[in-house]
Amino acid sequence: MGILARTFYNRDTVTVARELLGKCLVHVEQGSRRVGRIVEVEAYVGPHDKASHSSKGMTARNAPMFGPPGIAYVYMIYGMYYCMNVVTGPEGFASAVLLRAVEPVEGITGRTQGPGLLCRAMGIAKQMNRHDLMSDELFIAEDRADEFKIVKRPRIGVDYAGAWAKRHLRFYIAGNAFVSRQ
DNA sequence: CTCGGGATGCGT
DNA sequence: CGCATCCCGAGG
Repeated sequence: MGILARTFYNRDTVTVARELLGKCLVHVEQGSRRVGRIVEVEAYVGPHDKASHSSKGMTARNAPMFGPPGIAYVYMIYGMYYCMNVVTGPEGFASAVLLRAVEPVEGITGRTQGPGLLCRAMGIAKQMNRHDLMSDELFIAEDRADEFKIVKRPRIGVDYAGAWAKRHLRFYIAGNAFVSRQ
């Protein structure tokens, strides 16, 4: 499998988000491998994005977003779920792509639609925060290069973000059964 | 230190 | 719509 290089992530966040669709998220742990094909993402495009955790500057929680491209930003939400992002753009420019849903490919039990369920099913929790996606424990790789249409919609759960809540920064594979809230 | 709320998901 | 459940970030 071809692991995506850091140069892949060191680009415009929307471009990275769209190109992550159809790629495979891989988590290897104690010899077992879990693979999911990414079917739904959201772009959090920078500190000017009012829906982004980085919009109020660097804090203990969002510090990974300010780090180099190609690392994971994993945080706990509502006391019971984790959400995984991949950090994009140049180091210091706090932007990321939230992984919202994958289609099970290998070693996955449980549901994978929605960022919280995705992390649960893939075994991704706090231990993966700041983890480098150039590693062989957690990475994203090329899959088959099939054709699909990309749907653009407003992001989920960011109504507090004013005009930014209306921007079409959620992307998913049209018609895919594992997309959340379709 | 307290306190309010959240890039969720599930049941009613 | 309510709620589980907890960490974070703001404010005193």
